[in-house]
Amino acid sequence: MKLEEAIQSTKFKSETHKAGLNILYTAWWLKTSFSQALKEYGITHEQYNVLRILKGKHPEHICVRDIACRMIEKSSNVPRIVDRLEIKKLVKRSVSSFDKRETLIQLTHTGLLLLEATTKKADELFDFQLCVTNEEAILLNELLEKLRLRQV
Amino acid sequence: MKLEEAIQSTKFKSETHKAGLNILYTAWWLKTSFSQALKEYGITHEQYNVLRILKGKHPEHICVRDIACRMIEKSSNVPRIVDRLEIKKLVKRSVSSFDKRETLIQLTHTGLLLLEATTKKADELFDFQLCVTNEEAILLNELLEKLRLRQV
DNA sequence: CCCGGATACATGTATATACACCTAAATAAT
DNA sequence: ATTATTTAGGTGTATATACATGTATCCGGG
Repeated sequence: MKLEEAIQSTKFKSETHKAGLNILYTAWWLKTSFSQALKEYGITHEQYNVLRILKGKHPEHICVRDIACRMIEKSSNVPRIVDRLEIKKLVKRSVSSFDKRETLIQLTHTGLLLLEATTKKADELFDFQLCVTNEEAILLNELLEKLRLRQV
Repeated sequence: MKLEEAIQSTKFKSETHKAGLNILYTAWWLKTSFSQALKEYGITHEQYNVLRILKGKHPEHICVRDIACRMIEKSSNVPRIVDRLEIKKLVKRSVSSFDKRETLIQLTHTGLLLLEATTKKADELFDFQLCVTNEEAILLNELLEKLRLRQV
């Protein structure tokens, strides 16, 4: 669907302005179908993001701060996402012996199994849902990274 | 900042997969600085989105359902966003005489003034923040719309 | 060693998101 | 006309986001 139909608006201040809205809308669209796909596994996309980060280090631990700086949405409140994963027994918390302020998080066996199933599902969704060729994806990545040049 | 630095990850399943994450990250980045810019006016970006939609019809009214379908993030809970705008006296609610189920929303004078100031600020932010040329923006819009072809 | 500041995480509050459910009103079916 | 269904919007709950504050720990300067 064209952006114009999606948000029922036809006039944009500029193509750049439209691109900003288009990115916001596309992200919402992608997150929505992603969350939908994860629903049958009982986790949210933020919880999935945390599990993926833990997998990258598994079977080692990783502290809350390091999870936070690897999240796609940085301002997510990692301690509380970990709370919910812990309740579901997908991760374990422990206190670091090097630095007692640090809480170390580790995937459980259950967490690892769930992650394998959800990763398969998530990858399929991305492959199916995103209708661009490899060349177009490369171009899109370049454009997005140029667009983000101005760090504030 | 490159995506690899932003989420401290170097391996992606494919360029398309990376593009998906890049879109999600870029949207977060944009929303964050946008919300930051709106803070001094005391409104959130969702509230701003609703005010913009109302402006499009001003001085006419518009019902909650029509606001919802024009929102960038469709699943936003419009009645509650309107609640908060009403408390700040930026909008007025009234019951439709055609269909008593409908609640009509209208910008107040205060709302219109606030919107003018915030729109100026928001437009400046977009112009400053998004580092792409007009041609690149056109290309980006085409790529995003192709990417979203698969409606689910 | 002690103290002041910094750091890591937890927690509290307001708002937003996602989704289920409820009520009132409109509309369709009988 | 009466009933059933649909529609509009409000409300409740769980989770997430954004940000301020609290608490324990670490670390550097004296």
